[in-house]
Parts: sequence; structure tokens; C-alpha cells
Amino acid sequence: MASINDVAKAAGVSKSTVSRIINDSPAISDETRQKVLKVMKELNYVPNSLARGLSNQQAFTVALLINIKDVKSFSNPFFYEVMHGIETVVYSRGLCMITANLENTLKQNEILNWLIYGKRTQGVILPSSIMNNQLVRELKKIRFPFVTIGEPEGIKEPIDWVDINNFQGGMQALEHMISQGYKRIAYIGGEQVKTFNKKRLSGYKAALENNGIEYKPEYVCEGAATKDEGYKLMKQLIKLPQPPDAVICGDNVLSIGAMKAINEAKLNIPKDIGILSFDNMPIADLVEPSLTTVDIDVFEMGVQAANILFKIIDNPEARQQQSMISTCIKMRESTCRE
Amino acid sequence: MASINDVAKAAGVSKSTVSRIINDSPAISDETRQKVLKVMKELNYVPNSLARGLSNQQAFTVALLINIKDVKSFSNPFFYEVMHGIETVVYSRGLCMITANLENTLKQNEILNWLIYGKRTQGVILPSSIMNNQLVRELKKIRFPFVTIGEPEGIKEPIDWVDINNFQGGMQALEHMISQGYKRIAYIGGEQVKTFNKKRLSGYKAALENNGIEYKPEYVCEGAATKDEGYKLMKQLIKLPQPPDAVICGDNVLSIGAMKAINEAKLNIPKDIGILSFDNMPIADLVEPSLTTVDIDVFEMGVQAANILFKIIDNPEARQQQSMISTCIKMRESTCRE
DNA sequence: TTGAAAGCGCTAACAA
DNA sequence: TTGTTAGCGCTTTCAA
Repeated sequence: MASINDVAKAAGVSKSTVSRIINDSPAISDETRQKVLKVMKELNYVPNSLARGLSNQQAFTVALLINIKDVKSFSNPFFYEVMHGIETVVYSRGLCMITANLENTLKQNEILNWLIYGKRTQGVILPSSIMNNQLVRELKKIRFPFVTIGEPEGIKEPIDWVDINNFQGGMQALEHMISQGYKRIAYIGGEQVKTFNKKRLSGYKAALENNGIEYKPEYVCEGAATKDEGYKLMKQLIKLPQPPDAVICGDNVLSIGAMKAINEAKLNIPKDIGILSFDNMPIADLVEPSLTTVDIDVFEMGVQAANILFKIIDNPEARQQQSMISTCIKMRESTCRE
Repeated sequence: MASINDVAKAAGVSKSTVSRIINDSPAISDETRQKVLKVMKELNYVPNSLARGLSNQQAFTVALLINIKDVKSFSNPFFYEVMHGIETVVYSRGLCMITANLENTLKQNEILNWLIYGKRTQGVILPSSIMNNQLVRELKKIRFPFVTIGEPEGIKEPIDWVDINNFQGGMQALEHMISQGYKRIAYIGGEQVKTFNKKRLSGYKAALENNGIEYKPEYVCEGAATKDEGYKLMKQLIKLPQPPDAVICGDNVLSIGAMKAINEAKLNIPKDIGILSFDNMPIADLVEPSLTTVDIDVFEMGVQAANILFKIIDNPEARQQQSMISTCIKMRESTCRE
């Protein structure tokens, strides 16, 4: 294992010179640089990141905190892609990404302390669900760079975050239905505790208004979570004196329940009833008919989170930035009336 | 930010003493220990991991390499749980976990070099798909601890790995079918390039033999990957002069295709044809009827991978260990003939 | 049981 | 453009 000293000796220069070359300092003659680079290659030299980190007082590491229990907010496929987005940016800057689960041995604050004060990382990306005013105050006090995934609620100071534009998603969902000729568009929404569900519903309502369609409370169900609930709620909708001719569901699971109810009522999708779902999961392609969804570029969300984080790291005075990722409709058979 | 010196001064001891306490050295009087621990708490002291690492010549970090492109072998939900399993063990030992994607800016070897020679990590867990004899030789030469996820192919030297017991899975699948009274059990397998698919099929064949059932080549299709292929293959099976009364599918996607074919033929699941799938994905619970699957404890696989890795780290002379995670049948409606 | 001091591999201020 | 040197925060050997 060659060290900077070995390289310096072998190249006949001082270790400061080698250090300067490692750090791309311009104050080095081309001749020396070539010579040293050659020696580095020969010795298979890789700078010791621990020594660099100690000297620079930074870990060359970014941490992604996840909450494994919080399956709904950032569940499997999503999380995976967010992570990959972050990773792409982090590694392209020559840092490592460390991941840590908040539900592990250490408690939330402890693990953050451990990561931050133990100099294990120089920035974190964390789910908005764990943010609170005290934590924000603390992080700001020590000027520690952080970015939140998801817009945090009830935070007084402005902070940096990225989120899906769920309001836009709700609007797009309704507008897609309208464009396909549906008139009476119902809504089976997910749990209203989650901000993103509230935003989606607001988007739906706003689009109703924009399009001069009357809002009918009996068309809107909230707080559903399981296939079974989707099924039951859809059944009720079908039984209405004037049943809807389309339904927007909060997620794929609800949709599957709703589809079952529609099939049992011998109604045709998409002819009699159109159906559209938030969250573009693999299952949307597999069901019969395939499911039109509101799609999200989760990878991009990771990329933006990381970019914002580096912006703060590079310039601690940078203005806070909030970034919304656009949604788009992934059209499939379930709304293709034609 | 308190350093070891601050603690030493505040406690009126030398920094060696503080260091000994950090490292749980027994050669410390209880009195001193209590005194120093109290000061540490007061100063909110956390040891600088970079300095410790530099001094100890180890990063206190374990790396998980993933191959984001290789969706089939270790795809989303799986990977997520493996990671969580690893993480649980890693953090309980006070180390960090870093993840790195092989498809990133750096190439495979470069990123490994970068991680290892840059002292960024003291052990890696990596997918068997990237293993080759040269890499094994190199890692062994420098005695770098590593564990493979999945049994590697064509590796000459014995190495440490964990894998799902896919052979057992294949046997269990067939035996479950038999126990439910099915007689003519077909098999729609995944791509045979993948070792795990070969093993599953071998298990199926072995179980046939164990149970004195004749192997019928026309009942076995291989190399399918999409819903559509599942559909077509199932259709062919149904058209056979003596069609099967049960089918085992290589994954959930194939199963959905097969179910479609069965439904179109107006056959009942599970009465006329039973269906069972490898891989217990969320979708298995959502389809109608719900799908019996071969389930896998992927979390446990991560735990074992990490445990083996630490065994090697703690004792470089340890014998190589291969660990197989048992499968089990998750019974649902699709095979419930009763 | 404790302390003094050297050293881990790098960076950066200062000098040349 | 390059070299010398002190120092980053910890561990560990040796001595007391």
C-alpha cells in the first residue's frame, strides 16, 4: 500500500507536491505533474481518504437517512430509485454515499449525532417525516447541510427540500379524465394524514373548478388504504343514483380493489368507467386492463436532492431552495375510451 | 466541537486515558472512567471517526455494491430488504454502511480499488454476478474481506457467499402441489441463463423423482420472462392432449400471464388448475385469486451476509462459509383446492 | 492504573 | 513552482 511519501520519494519530489497534484492545484508544472502521475499509476496509489478527511475536516461522504418502517411514504421501488439518483450525483463528485436506517439500534437523534459529530458525513438527505423545529434549529445552529425529501410540515424556518408536485398530479389526473370524455369523475383517496394525499385531492378539486365542474362530495372518498377498502368504496360509488363514469384512485392497491368492484358490477373498463391511479408501480402494467397512472420521476428527485445538498455544501450562504418534480400521465388501457 | 484533548483537559486526565475509555480498555479505574464519561456527556463529545480510522488503519465502514442494471437478479423489493438486513448488523457493531452502484461513473474495478485502496471500507458485500477468478485472486491476495450475494459460478477457489436455497424452493413448490392433490404439474420457468432458475428447475425435477412421478418434457417450458410469454406458454399447456392440472411459474409476472390464459379458457383456479409462483411480491396478494408463492427471507440473507463478513474481518483465518437461506411456501387461494 | 510521545497519511501556511 | 513543517484527532508503545 503506497502512501503519499512513497510516491514522493519514488518521483523525487516532496509530498506537498504530490498533495497538490492529488488536489488539482494549478501551481504545478506540467512536467512534474506527468512525472508524479506516472509514479502514482505504477505504485497503484490511491489517496487515503481517512487522512484526507482528517486533514480537511470533512468526511467526503453524504448520508441518506431512511425510515424503514414508513413504508407508505417512501416505499420500496421509490426509495430505490431516489437512492440511485442521489448516488449518481454523489459518486460523480468523488464522495461516498452512506445509508442509515433511523429505526436501527440508535435512535433518531443519536444516529444523527453519531453521523454528524463523529465526522462520518458532511451532509444528509432525510425524509421530511422526521423533521421538527428543534432538529431544524440544531442543524442550522451548527450549519450542517441537509435536504429533506418531501415537503416538511409545520417547520417555521425555510429549509431546503424536494418533493413531487402532488397538487399538479391531482390536476393532471382530473384533466386527463376530462380529455378522455369522462364527465362524472370520482376520487378514492389515500389516508389524509399524509400531506401528499391532501395535495393530490386539492389538485383534483382545483381542476374541477378550473373546468367549471361542480364538486360533488358524494364522489369523493378519503382515507382508504387497502384493496378491500378500494373495493367497498367503489361499490358504494356504483350504487349512487347517478354513479360516476370515472374514478381516480390514490394508489395501485386501491385501484385493484376498485377494478374488482367494477368487474363484479359487469361494467366495462374503460367504456363504462375509466380508472386512473397515482403511483406508477410495476403492477399497473400487469393488470387487465392495464392501468393509466400518474407517473413520477423519482430518480430525478434523488438527483435534485443531491444537487441542492452540494449547493449548500459548496456555499453555506446559499438561499434555501425548494424543488418540485413534475408529474405526468402514463396512459394505458384503463382510460382509453376512444 | 469537543476533541479528545478537550475532554482530557476538562477531566484532568491525559488523552491516552480518554482514548482507553473510548475503546473500553479494562485497565482503567472505575472512578476515572465515570469522571471521564461524565465530561464526555457534558461536552457532547463524539470521537472523530476519521482520526480513529486513520490511527487504526480501518474505515469502520462496510460497503454494499449493487448493480442497478441487473434488475432481474436482485431487483427492487429484494434488494431493499437485503440492504436492511445488512444494515442492521453493521450498525449494531458501530460501523457505517456505504452503498455504491457498479454502473456509476467509475467502472467496476476502479470503484473497488477506490473503495479498498482509498481506505474507504474494510469489507464489501457484492453480487455474485460481478465475480470472476481474477477479482477473487486479487481480493484474496490483499486479504480483503468480502462476501458474495448469490452463489458465484465458475469460481475456482472457495469463497464466502450466501444464497437462497433455490433447489429446495423448487422441491417445495412441487411437493406443495402434490399435497394439494394436483397430479399433472407443469413448470413455466424463467431464463435459464440465471443459475437460480436452473436450480429451481432441478429441485422440481428431483421432487418429481422422489415422488415417483414421471418427468414429462412437454410440461416444462423454460426461458420465459414476460407476462405475454407466460400467457402464451400456458395456452399451449392447456391445449395439450392431456393438459396439466397445476403449474409452477418462475415469477409473479409469468404467473399473471398464465392466469390470464387459464381464465380465458374458462378454467377455474384453483379447482381446475392450481398455480404457484416463485418470488413473493406484493402483487401476489392483490391478484384474484391470490397467489401461492415460494417465499424467501431476504432480510435474513442480508443479516447472514453481514455476519459472515464480520467473521472474516474478526478472523482472517476463518474457514470459508457458504450459507443457504431456506424457502417456504406462502399458501394463498391459487392452490387451495380443498 | 496513568501519562508522554511518536506516528497514522494527508493538507496548507509559509518560506524559498 | 516547489519544499519544509506543523497539525488534523486519535491510538499505542513504553515508561513510570
